[in-house]
Amino acid sequence: MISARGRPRSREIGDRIVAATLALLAESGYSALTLEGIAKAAGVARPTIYRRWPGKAALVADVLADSIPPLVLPDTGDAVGDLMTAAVEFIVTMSESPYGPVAYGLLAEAHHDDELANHLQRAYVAARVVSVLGLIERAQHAGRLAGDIPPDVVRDIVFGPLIFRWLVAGQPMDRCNARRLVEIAFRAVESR
Amino acid sequence: MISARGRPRSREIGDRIVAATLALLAESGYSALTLEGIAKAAGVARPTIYRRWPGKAALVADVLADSIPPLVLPDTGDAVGDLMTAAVEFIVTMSESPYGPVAYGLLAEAHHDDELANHLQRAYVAARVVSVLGLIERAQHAGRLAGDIPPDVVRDIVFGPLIFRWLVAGQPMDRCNARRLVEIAFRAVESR
Amino acid sequence: MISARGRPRSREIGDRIVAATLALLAESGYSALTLEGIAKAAGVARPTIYRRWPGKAALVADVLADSIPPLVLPDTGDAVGDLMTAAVEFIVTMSESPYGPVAYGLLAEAHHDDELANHLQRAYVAARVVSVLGLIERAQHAGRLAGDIPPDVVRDIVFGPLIFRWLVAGQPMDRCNARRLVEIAFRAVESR
Amino acid sequence: MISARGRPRSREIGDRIVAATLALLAESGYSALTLEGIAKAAGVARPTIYRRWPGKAALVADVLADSIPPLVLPDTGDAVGDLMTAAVEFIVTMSESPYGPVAYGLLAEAHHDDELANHLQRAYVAARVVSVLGLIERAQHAGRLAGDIPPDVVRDIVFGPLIFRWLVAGQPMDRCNARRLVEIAFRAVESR
DNA sequence: CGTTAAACGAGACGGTACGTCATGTCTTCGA
DNA sequence: TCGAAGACATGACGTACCGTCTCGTTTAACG
Repeated sequence: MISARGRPRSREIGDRIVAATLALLAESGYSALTLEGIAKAAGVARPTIYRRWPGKAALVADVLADSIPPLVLPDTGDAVGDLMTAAVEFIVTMSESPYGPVAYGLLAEAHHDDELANHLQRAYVAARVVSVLGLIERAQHAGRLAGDIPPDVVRDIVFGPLIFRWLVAGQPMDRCNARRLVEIAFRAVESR
Repeated sequence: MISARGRPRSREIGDRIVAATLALLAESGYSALTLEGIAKAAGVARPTIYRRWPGKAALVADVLADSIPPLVLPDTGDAVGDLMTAAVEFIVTMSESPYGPVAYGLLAEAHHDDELANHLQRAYVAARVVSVLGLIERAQHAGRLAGDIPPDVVRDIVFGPLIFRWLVAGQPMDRCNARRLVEIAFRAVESR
Repeated sequence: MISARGRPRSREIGDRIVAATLALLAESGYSALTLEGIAKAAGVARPTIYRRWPGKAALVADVLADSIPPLVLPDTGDAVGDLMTAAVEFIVTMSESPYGPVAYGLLAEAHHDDELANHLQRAYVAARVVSVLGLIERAQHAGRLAGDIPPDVVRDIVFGPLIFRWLVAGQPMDRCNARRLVEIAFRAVESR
Repeated sequence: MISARGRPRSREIGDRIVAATLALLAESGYSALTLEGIAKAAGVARPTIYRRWPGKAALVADVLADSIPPLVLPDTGDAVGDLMTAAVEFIVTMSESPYGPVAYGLLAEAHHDDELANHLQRAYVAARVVSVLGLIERAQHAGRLAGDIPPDVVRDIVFGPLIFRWLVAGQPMDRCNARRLVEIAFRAVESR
């Protein structure tokens, strides 16, 4: 077993780094983010950050995973209602959070950076995707969703328009708009 | 009339810059892109680039606008079929092109950079969005799409899932997968 | 004979270049001087300057030669008095002119730049040195200066301390201080 | 006492910068000198130089102060002889060194650049001037020099002609010529 | 309770790129 | 042909971060 010799890492310092990263990220976005700036804002030496993360992308990936709230998956028994609520809450949270665009910027970068892609996949995407697929399957078993559509396609149909409207079309997503969009999207996957 | 005084800019040099930018972009993505590198690859001096574009973001925005093919909008008389074809061709082109992720990375950055946002809006988004809305309206008038759904919502329903599946879920979009997804999405907006 | 074909050079433009050079030289010195700045200040295009002078050093050498007043050599019959007056007037003029230090900076540079050295020698130094040597010889013939000291040594003895005090020691040279210094220096070369 | 925090500066690197500066200075003079070139020659990154000196002028001022030998002030008991020797050795050293003209170029520039003036004054001039004034005073007390001439004037009388002959008149100063010139200059300040 | 090994701050260092400026040459147009 | 205007390759400027590396100091856990 590995005995933890020497001075252990201070949890508080890690927290300060994360907090500073979030603050700067919200202020000016990913590409303007600097480890130098984070270090200064956190009152920490630069090598201390490198001791914990291999670089900017990994740091941000972790920070986002910690800070962007996971999908809230209610469980009222009404699987379809739960799914709609989850989708609406998801996009509202995203669009209110300063970190949403950052996450999507990273996803785009990830297409050119395998290491980053893995990091994101592991720390961020996985947790959110798996859980929603479970919910979708429950809704299908309850007979409320067309059973011949694979769960991941349902996911795309439900979440895709929301993301698109917010990220690409640049329209604000309040709870009301989001719900209307979700309701229309749902028509595609309802059993009939 | 304004007489063009002084030595005129060489068109060929501009072309070389654009070509080099595209090549490097495809190779290693936006964040690894360097004006220094572009200049070297184009056999051009760095100040020559700055004379034409104010910076990396603006250059890339222009280059993408020039290089990513605009929406192909067929006109066979079958407005719904045309819309589906346009959507499928769009996502296939995107996912085959090395520049797709770059464009979406920029869209995300634009949320923190108003200047970039304007550039992109003007040079890239506008042309693509307006034309597809016209097509959607024609389909609605033809009675094939539900008339009570605003055209921009139709756009989100049709394009959103494609983008999501490709960019977020990271799944390859061949013509066949794309068509299936579009067909399902269309159920949400068909008149019934 | 050379027939002057094409549009003749404008004398006025040359004058404007010289004037602008002098002004900028006085303001900020030689090393901060730019052809770009001169062109702008003179309302002239840069290539127009290059058509007349090969570069900054040559331009400045010419300008100084034109602008720093030549040695004033009075001729009252009293050769020794004339020499003293000439020396005093010389250093006072130098130290009051903004161009004095520039000239000495160039002299120093000339030790590493033969072309500049020739330019300066021809345009600036020669005229001043030769005339004073003549004056010294007259004083020697009049029996007022020791005859066994070569004229150029007399020149060094008389002018050297003035230059040194002003340039190296950085002391202001008003007419009164200068005269005192000259009088003492003269003791070295007077006949006794 | 101030504890030296952080990684200490490497003495060896500083030495390499100074050496490279000297070499390039001797080769091509001050105005052709480039921090870029120094960095390359020293095998050092450019920012490393800026960490130690604010710019080219300051670097060169320091380098000269370190490298141009200070006045050698012999002390044989014969104050006048010592002064003459010091003057001769000084100008011979200067005229043999490649850095002499550089120093005088800087002195001229300093008239337009207060910061440089201070640097030079502090690092270069001060040490040399003060010591020679002491020697002059001793010679005056020994009754060998006219007591009614301020020491700084004696300095100007003795050193001025040497500098002038070498820098302005451009004549080589071997030990023999220098001594002859000094002997004549001394006549001006000897007690009689 | 002292050892000891790692964490930590500070900051130097070789790099790389930035965005700007000036150079000297060139092309184009109008006078 | 001159002159203005300005493009262009070149190359240096001074600055900002990068990721790595010494340092001296602090802090626990272990022996």
